[in-house]
Amino acid sequence: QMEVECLALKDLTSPRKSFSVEPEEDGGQSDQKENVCVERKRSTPLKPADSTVPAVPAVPVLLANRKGPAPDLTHVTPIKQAALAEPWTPTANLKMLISAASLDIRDREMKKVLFRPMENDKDKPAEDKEADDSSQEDGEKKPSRKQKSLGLLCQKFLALYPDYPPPHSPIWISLDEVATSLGVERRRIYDIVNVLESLSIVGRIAKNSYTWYGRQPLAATLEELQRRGREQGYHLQMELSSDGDAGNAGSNRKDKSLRIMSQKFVMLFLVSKTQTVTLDAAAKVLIEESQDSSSHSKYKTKVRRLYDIANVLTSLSLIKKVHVREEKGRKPAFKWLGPVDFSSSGKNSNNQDFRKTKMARHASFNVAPPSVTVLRQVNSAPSSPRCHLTGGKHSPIGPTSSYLTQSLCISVQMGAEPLGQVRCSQVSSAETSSGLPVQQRAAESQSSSKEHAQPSHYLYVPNSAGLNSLNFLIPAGQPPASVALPYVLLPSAAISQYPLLAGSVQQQSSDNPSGLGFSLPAVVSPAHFMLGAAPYSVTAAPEDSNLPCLLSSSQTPHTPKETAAAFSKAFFQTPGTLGGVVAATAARRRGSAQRRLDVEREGNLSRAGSPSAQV
DNA sequence: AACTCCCGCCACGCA
DNA sequence: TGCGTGGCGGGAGTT
Repeated sequence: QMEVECLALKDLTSPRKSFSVEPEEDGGQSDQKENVCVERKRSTPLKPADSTVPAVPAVPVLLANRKGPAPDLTHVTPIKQAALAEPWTPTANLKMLISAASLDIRDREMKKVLFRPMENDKDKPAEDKEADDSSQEDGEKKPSRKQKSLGLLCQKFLALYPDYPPPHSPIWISLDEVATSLGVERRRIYDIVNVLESLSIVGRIAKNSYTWYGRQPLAATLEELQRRGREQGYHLQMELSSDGDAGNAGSNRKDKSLRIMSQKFVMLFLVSKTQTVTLDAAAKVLIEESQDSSSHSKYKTKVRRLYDIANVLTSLSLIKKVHVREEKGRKPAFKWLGPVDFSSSGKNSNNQDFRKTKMARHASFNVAPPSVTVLRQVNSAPSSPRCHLTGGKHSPIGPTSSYLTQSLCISVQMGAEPLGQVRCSQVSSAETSSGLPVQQRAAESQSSSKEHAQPSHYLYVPNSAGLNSLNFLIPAGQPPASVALPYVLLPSAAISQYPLLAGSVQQQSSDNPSGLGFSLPAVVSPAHFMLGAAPYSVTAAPEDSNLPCLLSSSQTPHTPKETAAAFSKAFFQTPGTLGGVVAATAARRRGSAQRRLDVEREGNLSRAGSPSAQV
């Protein structure tokens, strides 16, 4: 956050505008407070628990002692001791992994995950304290408006999918399921999806069906918006927001306005010299639309919408709230944090650049990343009504899907050589007992499926449900080690659809020159479950060691940091989403019949730019 | 009081 | 008709 703040200030030194921008107040002291909040949030179910909800494991406290010193296996006290037969096992590994990461980084990750920059401000230690305590048990207090904010919801949404999914294996999204897993009504999801669609982060396929593209198309989309913004003269009417629109904007359907608005809003940033847009100005410009008339009442509405959009953009770390100071006081405004200069290389090359930059971060990895392949679903708990987690085709989706106990068998391979297998199982506390059997069977089926291993890379485990904990267990000295990942909560929906989702390592910080790094604050960049980034190989376990050793890096000592960070980030977010998850399942089940994907029509989903389509 | 913006009613349009 | 969408604005929570 600090970085962002600085960035904002720095960038503003150049503009010759008469106003100044000041970041939302929330100095450094927020640090302390944030931590407090983190704890609170993590332990407070977002949604009031529903009696119909099968017991879902409480959010793990793996980070509980994240303030503590470095790697100390003794601290490794998994919350889910339950099914942990082996005393030295699972959590220990994870702990190690996590410990490997610098503490501060971890903290940051947490913050990023849970807070939006504009979210916290003046803090009141006292009250916070209070709230903190209460949350402990009576987690059913009042969600508090903030906790239900679109921004937070959006973060959770984003956490469900990887920023950079494998280019050619689109991720299918069911709004229905998303709504269910996030425990909100559909209506809210529309809001989010609409703006995401306006940026081509997702694309509509059919009713209830969307495709997740992630951030790949973002650069191109933004560039396009910038172009359009310029040719529409937005850069001119920008500051002196008042003048009517250039008449462009083929305002056709009155609907889709949120999408259109979102794009226009973004355009304003992209053509703005200061990259700062006041709420007021944006509203004015956006009102033009068709024909302004009852401009006043419209203004209010526009502003409301603008806030909605701003919230998701903030979640994407594309903008940040600030204030511009003017003679008459300060006005709320937003500052663009995303990329602005697309001039560099040719058109699409932007993505490439971005990718390259990303890759560069891992330059230290001298080895090609091993690939992890989900071989098959192994089993489901007895109590599970159904479990789909198969070799990959679209399994039935709908109201029946829920978070179930399931197990995955993953093969880890380096290049063509299999390094080992990983068993990944999800267990709800209530079903803990069945955990072992599941794993047992999982282990049995391993061998036969090795050859199926595909070259896919990472196993992506959406953690929307709040991965309770991830435990690695690699019996020391076991060559193609076997790793157990008990208790990983896997949203069946996501898995059933995309068993082999790729996840990239986390992008990080502001060192990204391209500006496409989106670091940020709120970036909840998803649950990237990177099993063994480059140097990590399951085989790394010292053959004589007796300690649970896992994914230790044998060549690049410092790398663990990054990966670990990714891990922590990936696994410790979206705490409160558990509450309603399963429960909500039944919520909206009507008309499941028509929920079939009619992917046919709507053939006009022309990827990037689809939303706006014609000028 | 000014900001924010959640909530959900209900219109729209397609199947 | 039913249902997925999503415009819209009342009014409540925050600052």
